[in-house]
Amino acid sequence: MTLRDGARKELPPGGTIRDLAFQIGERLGRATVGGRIDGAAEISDLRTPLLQDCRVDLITADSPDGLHVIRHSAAHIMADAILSLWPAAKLAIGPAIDEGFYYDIDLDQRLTPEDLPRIEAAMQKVIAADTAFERCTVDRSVEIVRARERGDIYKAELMEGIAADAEVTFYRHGAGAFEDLCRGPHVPSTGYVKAFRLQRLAGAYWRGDEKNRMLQRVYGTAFYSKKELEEHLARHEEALKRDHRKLGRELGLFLMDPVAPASPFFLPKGALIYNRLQQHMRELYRESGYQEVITPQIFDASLWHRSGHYEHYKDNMFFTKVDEHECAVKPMNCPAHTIIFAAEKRSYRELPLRIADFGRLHRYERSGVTSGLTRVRTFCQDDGHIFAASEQIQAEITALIAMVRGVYTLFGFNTLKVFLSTRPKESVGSDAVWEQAEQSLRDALGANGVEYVVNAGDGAFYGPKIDFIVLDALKREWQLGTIQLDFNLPERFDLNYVASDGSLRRPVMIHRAILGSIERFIGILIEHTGGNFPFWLAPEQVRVCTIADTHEPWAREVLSALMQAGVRCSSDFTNSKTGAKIRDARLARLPFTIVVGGRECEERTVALRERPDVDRGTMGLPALLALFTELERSKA
RNA sequence: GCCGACGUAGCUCAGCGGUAGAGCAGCGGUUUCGUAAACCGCAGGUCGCGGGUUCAAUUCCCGCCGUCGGCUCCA
Repeated sequence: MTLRDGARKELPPGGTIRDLAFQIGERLGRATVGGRIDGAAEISDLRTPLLQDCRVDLITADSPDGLHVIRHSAAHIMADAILSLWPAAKLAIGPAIDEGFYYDIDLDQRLTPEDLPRIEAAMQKVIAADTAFERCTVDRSVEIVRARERGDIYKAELMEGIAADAEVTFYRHGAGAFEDLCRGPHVPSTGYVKAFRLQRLAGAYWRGDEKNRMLQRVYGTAFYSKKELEEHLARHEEALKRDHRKLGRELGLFLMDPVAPASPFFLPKGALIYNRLQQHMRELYRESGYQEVITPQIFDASLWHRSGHYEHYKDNMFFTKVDEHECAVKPMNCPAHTIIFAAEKRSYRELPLRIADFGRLHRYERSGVTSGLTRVRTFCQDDGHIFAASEQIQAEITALIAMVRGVYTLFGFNTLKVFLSTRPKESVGSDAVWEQAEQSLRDALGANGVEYVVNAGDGAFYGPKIDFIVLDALKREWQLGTIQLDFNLPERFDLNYVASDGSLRRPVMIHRAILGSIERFIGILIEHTGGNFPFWLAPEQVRVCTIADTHEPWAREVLSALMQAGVRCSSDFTNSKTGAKIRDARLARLPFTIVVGGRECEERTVALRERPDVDRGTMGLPALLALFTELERSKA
């Protein structure tokens, strides 16, 4: 066998991964929960015999892969505990997931949050017993019959879905008291699960299909050690504190009202951020050769029939009647832009024609899926469409990738994941057109050295796309920008331009957005920054505070100088104590606070304090204004 | 849409069959103070909306609206 570090080991015939680990060392043997053979995606069980020369990566309990194994085992232990409390429960599936694990069960009795501690206690018993996880190969057809007889329809269905010639395995623990259909692997014994917590209950459809029965899902998480579990729970607490819905209310950025479900009202401070973001994008557009347009809100249904939205996107659209004509509120700007393109005879000299639009979009989202600013029914994208000749695609995509990177870096989103999504089941256009579109995106990504993952079948109905996902300060993933190729709309709207040889050619459309939706981006930014917006975005940049009433005249002079310089500033000349004023400014996430007292009045200076609590000392007005002007300019 | 939980003052929450309470915010005073909460007072609620049970409903039941957690990361 070859190990990860290149070392080679010999094993006696019939030797397993477990034997290999113990051969290397007693401690490693005890910490090992599985192995990866020849770099396979799947982790093999400890009991897997190593029949021929191969490369083995041992998976220890404290590694990311080991965590997955521990969580999977925790799911089995939870299922055992649930069955001991409610023997009538039927088990569906119970996998390990990124943040922990869950088990879907079918039980007539409704579980309540109060049941979670009971289940945890029952799990502790199973863990304390520290019995071995045993793997056994079973006869598929026999077990299907047995499962059917027990009324275990979910397991029966799962086994029926397994290829007839594949090995079917069960895992047992508790000296055979609990067994479950499972591919494994599992930790050697229940005692390996040292730190877990059950978190919440939820409904989940069998196989995620709403036509199926709704099961009860119990979510939990497990870690290698108590310390890691505590850290995870602390991170979760931090995420709750940064929840943009909570901060949005506390900081007076936006509000929601039942009169317009899933539709935010941006308050003055939120609107400031909103407009500042748009302004930034407009600056980039100026540099990148985009022209902004303003297009209608409501269109005759015929437009949507022609664009294909009526057929493919109707369920997400709002309809209305105008003079007995069926009309729809726009869910996207693209069809409007085709109208603009088609309104004139276009020359190849005009291409690539880049059109930007901050139009308001409305999409009907099902009541259960909306959330704060991140999933709303009305929003605005930093939307744009590029009409290009096919030979211009790669250069356009390249420019876009640079633009995307620049924007994300500005906001401190330093980790970028890129996905290429290909043709979905429900789609329009010919195979050849799709193939051509997907290939041009691959070429552009490759030419720019961008690493990406292919999401097969995840494209838009009109074309393949590149999606950009960033990691925020709490390491959570958010999808932001997208670049989508569209060979379909130009066809449907019969768009063309006159080429240099006088012939009529069909342009390609590139749909692109970098922030995605402004609403959603603000929500993400609130959570990313915890409400501490960079100076150039902060709705309130500076607050001037007096220590006593006598300091107000100079404070007013300072305030008016700031205002004239275009700094967004406010004042606190109330009779509160200085400590209270500082506290208020902190809670409001002010980037800077100015304190003016007797000394400053005499010297005609200000005492400057920077968030979170950096003393910037005292300075005169010219230095202060220079500092703010530079921060605003550099967007630092 | 579906499953579950929740909806009480602007916010955070208590009360849960006998008709509503606190803290913060607000307003009015007093205090003039040097970097995370001065003090006193006042005001503020169709207890989400509608129906039912009851002598009596914020409280129990039903419906609706809204919010929150979820609704394949497949044995």
